Amino acid sequence: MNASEVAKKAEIGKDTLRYYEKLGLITPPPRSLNGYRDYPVSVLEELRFIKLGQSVGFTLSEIKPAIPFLANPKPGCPLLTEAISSQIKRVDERIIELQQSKATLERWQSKLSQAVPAND
Amino acid sequence: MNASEVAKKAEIGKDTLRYYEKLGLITPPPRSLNGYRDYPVSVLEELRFIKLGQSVGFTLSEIKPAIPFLANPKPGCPLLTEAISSQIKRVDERIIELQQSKATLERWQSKLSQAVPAND
DNA sequence: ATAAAGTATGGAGTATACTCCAGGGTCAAG
DNA sequence: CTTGACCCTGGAGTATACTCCATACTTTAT
Repeated sequence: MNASEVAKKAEIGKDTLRYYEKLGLITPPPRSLNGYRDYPVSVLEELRFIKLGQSVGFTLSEIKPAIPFLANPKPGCPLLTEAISSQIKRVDERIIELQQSKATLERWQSKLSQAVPAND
Repeated sequence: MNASEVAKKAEIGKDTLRYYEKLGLITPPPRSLNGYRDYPVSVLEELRFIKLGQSVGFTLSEIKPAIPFLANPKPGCPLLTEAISSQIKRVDERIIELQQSKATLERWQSKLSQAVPAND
């Protein structure tokens, strides 16, 4: 796959792809004879993982160390397993946080609907 | 209240306080004779609102327009009511997104635990 | 009266995550 | 064999949200 295909499939910009490569977030794809990047399908999984991490609030630097394990998934590899369970834990915490935020918003809402009508 | 008190109570930096004021996120506090800012208690509510918005994923520019209504809450003010319900809606969407992320992570996890043991 | 601590200002600097650009090579179609 | 579309590179630029700095005035304690 070339850059535009990957970019299209992963729904990210081509520049972002290069940016991620520069940061070491995706495994550098082999090059064709002409020097063009020739991405393996697995890059899509890496990109999904990155997007997932971001959606959960991880920064790119936090996501980075988990990527190599993704490329080489051996069961019993405790590091990736651990990375994923800690990510799940984080998602759970975030969900609770958001539920609390929602409750706060709802309190705000009901406070508003009960506010004494201003007589001006 | 002076800057450090507010900063301490709201758990933000003094610079951030000034930054928010510059952005028009908080109502500019009156000044004492010496020129020092003298914050009303209501600034804490504004700051809570800002933090809440941020925790839900709003940018400061998105939070900004809702602030004035907060300072002057009249029931039936449709704009704030609307702002808050749209915020609640957004929180709900975010929660669903995160639940999906969690499901993805769990799929990943089980895929890993089922991976064929590499014989190397 | 003087020093330390607090506040003020405008503006510069930092970190994150892109996003765009100039200049140049490559490739497929007509 | 030229034109247009795509790829390459390094580096600059943008947006967001702070965070720090130098300079200077005010207040408080000794």
